[in-house]
Order: sequence, then structure tokens, then C-alpha cells
Amino acid sequence: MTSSARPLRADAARNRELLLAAAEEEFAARGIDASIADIADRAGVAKATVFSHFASKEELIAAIVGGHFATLTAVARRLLATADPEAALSEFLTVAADGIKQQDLTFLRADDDSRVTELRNELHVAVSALTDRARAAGVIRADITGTDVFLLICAPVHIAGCHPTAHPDLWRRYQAIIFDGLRPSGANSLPQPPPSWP
Amino acid sequence: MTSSARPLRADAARNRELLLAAAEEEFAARGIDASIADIADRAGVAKATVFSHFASKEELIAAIVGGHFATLTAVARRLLATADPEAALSEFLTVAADGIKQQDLTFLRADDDSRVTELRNELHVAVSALTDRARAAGVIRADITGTDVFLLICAPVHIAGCHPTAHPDLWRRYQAIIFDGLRPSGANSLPQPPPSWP
Amino acid sequence: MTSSARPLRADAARNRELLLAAAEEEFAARGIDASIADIADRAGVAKATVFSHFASKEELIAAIVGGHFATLTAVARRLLATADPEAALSEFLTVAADGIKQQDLTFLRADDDSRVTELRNELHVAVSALTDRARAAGVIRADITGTDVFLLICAPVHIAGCHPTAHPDLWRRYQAIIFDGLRPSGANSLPQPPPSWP
Amino acid sequence: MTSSARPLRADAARNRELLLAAAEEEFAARGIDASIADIADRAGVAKATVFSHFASKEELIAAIVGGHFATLTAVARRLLATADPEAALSEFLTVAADGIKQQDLTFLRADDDSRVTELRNELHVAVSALTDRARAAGVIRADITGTDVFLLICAPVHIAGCHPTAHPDLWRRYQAIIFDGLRPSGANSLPQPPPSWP
DNA sequence: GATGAATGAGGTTTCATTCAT
DNA sequence: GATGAATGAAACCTCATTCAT
Repeated sequence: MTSSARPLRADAARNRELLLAAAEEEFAARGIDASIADIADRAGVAKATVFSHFASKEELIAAIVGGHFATLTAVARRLLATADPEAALSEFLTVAADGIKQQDLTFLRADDDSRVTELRNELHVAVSALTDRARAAGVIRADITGTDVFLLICAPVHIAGCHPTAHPDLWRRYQAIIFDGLRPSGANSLPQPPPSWP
Repeated sequence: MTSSARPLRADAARNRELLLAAAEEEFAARGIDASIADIADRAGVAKATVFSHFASKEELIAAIVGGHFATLTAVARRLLATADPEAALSEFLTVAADGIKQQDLTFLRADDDSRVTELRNELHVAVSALTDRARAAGVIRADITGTDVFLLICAPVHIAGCHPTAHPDLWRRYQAIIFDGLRPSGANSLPQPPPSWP
Repeated sequence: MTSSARPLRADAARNRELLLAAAEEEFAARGIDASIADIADRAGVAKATVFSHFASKEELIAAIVGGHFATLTAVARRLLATADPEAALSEFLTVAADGIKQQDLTFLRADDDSRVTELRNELHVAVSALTDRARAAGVIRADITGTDVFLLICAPVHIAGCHPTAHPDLWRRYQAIIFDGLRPSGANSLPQPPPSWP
Repeated sequence: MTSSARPLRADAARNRELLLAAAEEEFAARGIDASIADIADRAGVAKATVFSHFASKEELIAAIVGGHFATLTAVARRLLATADPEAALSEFLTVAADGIKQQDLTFLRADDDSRVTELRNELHVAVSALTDRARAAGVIRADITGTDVFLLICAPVHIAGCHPTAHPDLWRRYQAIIFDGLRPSGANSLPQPPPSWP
């Protein structure tokens, strides 16, 4: 999952995974203000160890977000090889939302650099492919682009998150509504052109 | 717009508005971690002045969020008196999104108490009325509730906010898509029951 | 009670007394860190009014302490005119402790200037007279001075205050013990000469 | 003297002692309102270092007070093993007052929790033992309890502290007076029963 | 590579005091 | 004379980050 470069000693690699997992949980629980101290505690390592793996908090966040992007890209690519374009797109959105849960990928956006942007672009490409195929099959409207779908990934989770005491699966309801909105039947023309991708 | 109780001296009232405006801008720019110092600077007053108007940061946030709720409630009530149920609902969502812009009402939710919760509940009632009328008129699906619409208010802005360099009006595109998803034509059954309101 | 100088309008005089009373209660309850705001609240006036009566917190404290000194001086002088030297000294210490209760005159000491020092010196003189008379009558040891007695005034209340959950009259116990220590019978010579008074 | 648990690295232990010493001096000089910043300065460390040793100002105070209690308990226990009951009690009070100097153990009392209370209770037990032995030997009155002596510990220092410009050893004078008050000879009955210990 | 300790920068909040009404 | 509002200084505390072991 770490993808590139250096070998990393066995225990170090394990600590890295422990930290990523702990950080993800802590961010999910406390939001972006979760402290490095709490993350280190949860992972069972010392605070300084966090910095021997990630040069800064930003870099740790980038690793998490980048990981999500990479995972989703893999999912999208796998689904691209399946037969049913509608099922593929639908399942992608479901898997994505399910994986993200309370976590908002919006955390970081483009305010960082290189690596995450690259991974995000790869996901964008893969999602666009899924979208193009669905559009070609008449599953979704002609005026919906891959970028639209990309931006919509987090929406269902976010919407459900606005409810003070939501059922954990409430997001599925809004995903279905949005998906219906993407369908060709009964579609009205859109007031704003599709966004370009930088 | 501040609605309640005491008269407030002229200059104090002015400072209060300056502060609310500055806080809103600062929160929009830096998120919920915007510092009181920066807010005070932007409003051109001393840090301590902020606390003479709002006893704590939480209370300042509550004032902003509560203000939004109150404004939206007023809008919803006004539109309830207009003739066209579809136009009313549509315009409500538009005005709401436009007013909120980059700001996420999710900020505070129910983790606080009394006043904001009350104002939110009033908005919920007003939105439900708008929704009921639209449903009765066949404008939206039979299985969509006022709570659904309430939760969807912020979605378009949030979705557009996921784009790194979005056009300021991009949210209108996603609002149209979601609204289409709420329409009766081509609606598929929803996987999750509508959420109750606490 | 305000003793000297200017006439003071009727309502202003009333506010001054209200403030002194409120301050005394608040200091008794919260210690020297009681805030001007709380004192003003308790007196039912605005914070700024406090400063129109007392130029600073120090001055307010000085007024209270000075008031206690003046009261005690009056008491001592009155008792000096009574017949029984032992009863006089004993009652003085009792009245003093009772009036002070949880309040520590030590609050301020000599770190301030003029007026309070003057009042304290007057009290010192009166207490010395009471003490001299008691010593002459053989009620207390030959080696006990007025300054000794002056310093001992607050001791009983302070000692009882060291108990976490003391009976409100516990100080009487320690006053009796100390008074016994001052008596001629069974007195041992003291390791330290009596302190001079500045 | 720190007694408990973890090993602590060499330099950290040194800093902890520096901090405790600096805090004690600063509290003695400025009272309980001494600032953490000043304490840190005096110890030659950064402000944040104080908090890495003591989680809060309260905890720092607790460490100091607890330390005094522990020290005094050790002293009392040692003296309990000596031959002369009078000398033992007398020396205990002397050592206690000397160690405390201008410092008032009253600072914190029972308004905190667990550890300090426990240490205070241990001291109370030890003092009671010393007292019982002295009473049994006829050195002090029959109606004086260990709790009385416990409460009297700080009195001499406090009394001397009421003098604006006292000789540093003035407290010895008042300790002698109080000790005389505790003696059987010439004792009058006490107006208030001995306090119980919570 | 991992850690305990130290730290500088900054956050929210309190408070005595001043000023304009 | 009284007040509501404004303020500067300072307090306690947190946290990402660096350093020596």
C-alpha cells in the first residue's frame, strides 16, 4: 500500500501501518484537529515516532488521503472490467462511501502538493472511465461528466452527517436519491456547465 | 436580524454586526479553527471586545449559525405564502445555498444546547411545510420528507467545494441534479427509510 | 464610618456602603481574587461605579481593611474604659475574631501606604493600652507586649481555617488555648525578643 | 523525596526538582497567584516544560504541598522513635515551621483530591501519635488532640507573618507561647470541643 | 529506529481599568 | 454620579515539532 521507494525494516513497516490506522480512527472521531499525541497513544508508540514516519502532520494526512485515493482507484479499475456499466458505477459509489464513512476527503484538497494531487488525478481518470461507460450505456444523463461523479463521491456521507442522530446507513438513502438525479429519465437541463478538471 | 431582547447602545450594536460579519468571513476562510484574534483584527476591535459580546467562541459560533437558521426560517415562511409549490421549494434551496456559500452549518450541530437547537427545529418545521406542500402538489416524490430536504440544504455547496478551483456558481449545477433526484418521474425505491427528527 | 472629608450625595453614600458590604462578602467567599465584576453584581451596580468610589481594587481593599481597623480601635477604646482588665482583653480578642471570621486582615499588610497604616497604628496603640493594663493587673505574662497581642488577633480564625470542615465556632477553642499561653502561670521564657513596631 | 513510581531520565529529574524549588520560592514570594511563567523563568526552563511535568497549576501545587506533608510525616515518625515525648513534639513543631517558612499549607486544603488528601491524612496519623504520647506523659493537657496539634502547625509562621518587618525567627516566639498554652499547668477548660477529622 | 523530554508559537479566556454617553 | 462598552496585559494551557539519548 505504501507503494514506492525504500525497503523499511520489518518493525518500522508495522509501526507505519499502526500509525495510519490509528490516525484514521482518531481523525474520524475528532475531526482534523485530532492531536498527534492522541494518535501516537492510540497506536501505542511515542509521539516522536510519528515524526520519524511522517515529517509533519500534513504529510500524515496526505498519506491517509492518498491511501484512500489509491484504494478507490483500484476499486474503480476493477469495476471497469465488469460487465454491467450501471452496476459498476453504483457499486463504486457505494464502496467509496462505505470506505470513507464519517471521514471527509475534503480535509486536504489541493492545498498540498505533488503526490496526493497525482493520486487524486489517477482516481479522477478512473472515475471518468466508469462514468463515460455508464453514459454511453444510457445509464446516466448525457450532460454528466466524470468530474461531476468525482465531486459527488462524498456527498451522501456528508448529507447524512448533517443529521444529529443518524442511522449509520442513512447515507445509502441519499446516494440513491442522487443516483436518480443522474439518470436520463426526467432530466432537466442544468444551469451551470460541467466543471473542468485542473 | 438579531431578533431578541435588550436595546444595545448604538456603537455596541455596530460592533456586534462587525464582529459577526468578520467571524463569518474568517470561519469561511480558515474553517472552524479561525482564531478569535484574527476575527477581532478583521473587525477592527480588540480581542477582549469579542468576549464582551460573546461569552465564548462557542457562543459566537452559535450566534452565527443561529442567525443563519433564523434567516432561512424567515425565507421559508415567506415562500410558503407564494403560489407555486415547486418554485417555492426550489427558490428556498437556492436562497439557502447562496446565503451559506462556503459556510458549513454542520459546524456546530446538536453538540451545543438550547437556543440553536430551537432555531434549527423551527427551520425544520418551516422546511417540512414547504416540502409537504410540494409533495402534495406532485412536485417531489411521495417518499421524500421535510427532514430529507433539511439535510440536503448544504449539499450543493459542499459538493462544489470539493472541486479545487470551482466556478463560484458551480453549486447550482448540483442543486439541479439533486432536485431532479427528488422528482417523482423515474424515481426508484429508496434503500433506507426516512430519518426521524429528534 | 467613612470618617473624613467630602459630603457625598445621599444615593452615592448608599452605593458606597452597598459596595463595601458586597466586597467584604465576596472577598470572604472567594478570597482576594474575587473579581470587581462579581462585587459590582452583588452590590447591584455597574462595574464602572466601583471605580467612581474607589480608584483601584487596592483602594477598595484598603477601605475594607481600614474599616476593620477603625472598628476594632473603637472596640478597644471602649473596653479600655471597663473595669476588668482580663475581661476587657479577652472580649476584645473575641469581638475581633468574630468580626473578621473567614477574613484575613493579612490581605494587605504594610505593602500599601498612608491611610491604612495610620489606622493600623491607631489600633496598635489601643491594643497596646489594653495589653499594658492586663499585664499590670497580672492577667498576662510580663514578657508579652501589645505588639504580640496585635499579631495574635487573627491567629484563632486562621488556625480553625486549616480544618477542612470546621465548626464555625472552632476558633474559640484556639483562642482559649492561646490566651492560656499568654497567662503568667506556668510560663516558660521565650526564645525570641518581642518584635518592635515600625 | 518524590517517592513513587517511574524512573525518570536524569535530566528530567533534575528539571523537576528545579521546578519544584522555583515554584516554592515563587509561591512564597507572590502567594498562590504566582504565575507559571515566572516559575518557569526562575527555573530556567520554558513555560511548556512546566506542563510536561505537572499537568496543571493545581497539580504543581499539589506536588509541593504533598511533598511537605510527606516530609513532615517522615519527621514525625522519626521523632516518635526518640525517648523524650516533650522534646519530640516540640522539635516536630519547630522543624515543621522551619521547613514551611513563609509558605502556607492552607493553600490547597481539601478542595482537591486523592493523593494530597491521603498524604495529609498520613501526617495527621503521625502527628496524632506524637500528640498521644506527649499527652500520656503529661507534657500536654488531657483535652488536646492530635487534630488540634495538626491545625496548629502553621500558626506560628502565620502569626509572625502578620508583622510588617519581622525578624526571620520571630515565629519561634509564638511557637513557645502556643506550646505553653498546650501545657497542663494553668489550663482552663476549653469553650469548644475538639474537632473531628473527616 | 524509537523514545522521553523540551520548547516556541499560539489559543481562549479573565480582569482591572478607562472612556464616552 | 452612573453606566455600558472597550481594551491591554496577562493568565493558563495545547500542540506540532525538535533534540539528545
